[in-house]
Amino acid sequence: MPELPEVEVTKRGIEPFVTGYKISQLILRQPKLRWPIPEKLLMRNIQGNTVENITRRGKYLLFELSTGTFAVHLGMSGYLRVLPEYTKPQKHDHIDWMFSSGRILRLNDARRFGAVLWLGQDPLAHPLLKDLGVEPLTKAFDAEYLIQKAKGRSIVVKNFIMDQKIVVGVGNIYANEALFQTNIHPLRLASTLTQPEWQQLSQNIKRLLKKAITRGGTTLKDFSNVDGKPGYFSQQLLVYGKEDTPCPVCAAPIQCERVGQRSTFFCDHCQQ
DNA sequence: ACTGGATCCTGACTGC
DNA sequence: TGCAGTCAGGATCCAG
Repeated sequence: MPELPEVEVTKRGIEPFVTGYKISQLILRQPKLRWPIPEKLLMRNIQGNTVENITRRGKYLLFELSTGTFAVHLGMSGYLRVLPEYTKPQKHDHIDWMFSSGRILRLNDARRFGAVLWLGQDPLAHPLLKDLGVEPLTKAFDAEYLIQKAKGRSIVVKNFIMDQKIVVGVGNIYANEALFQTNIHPLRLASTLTQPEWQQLSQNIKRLLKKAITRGGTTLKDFSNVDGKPGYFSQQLLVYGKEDTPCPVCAAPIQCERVGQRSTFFCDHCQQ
């Protein structure tokens, strides 16, 4: 589920209930996520300590304590909610961070592709974070950077912009949408894009991500919704999931192909 | 060093 | 209604 906007919206949604509050207890029901949760390490370093800050790096949420930082990655199906004390856990509610305020931060992840990691004192030096690419919403993400990174490579542009070592946070949906908006065919080799094309593509990615964050921001209250998942986004998608429907620009049917084992939607008339 | 394919897991959906 | 098959918004690991 979560690409960068959903992670950012989660961060903003839980922040008021988490930052400045002490974690009194950690409850672990399912230690087997993508990697086994380091239970003892987490217990020792988390319990009794206050969350000083929450930040985001790519799709990782970083919780800073005086003892170090732990990270949560939501994988494909994970989500966090803030719930009242004594709320009964439901299926796939794997971890509770109990706060001395009485609230619970709870992780649910049906597919268990998510992760909870202890990163210690230097979180960005962790093997899983140290090689991450630029943040798409910063100035560093521009045409010149992309040209440099694509030089000499034979990867198709869609896989290139989904590579977290190039740029973080762009998942399958936003990759499809951004390429459509830029009239670039997903199977083009990244090394063949021109400076103006990279310029437009990077700008469109920024715009899409920002818009999705803004939209998600209107449903923040849902992070303390006991019944279901957070509402995230009511996003309007132009091509993702629209196989055989008319292209919103030229009315040709939208195509779907597997690219890098991911469904890839495009208009082969508009996108060259 | 790069690239593509297999892989972890459960749930939702489709078609018979 | 049941059952098998397919697919899912991530990203690492491994072989070539």
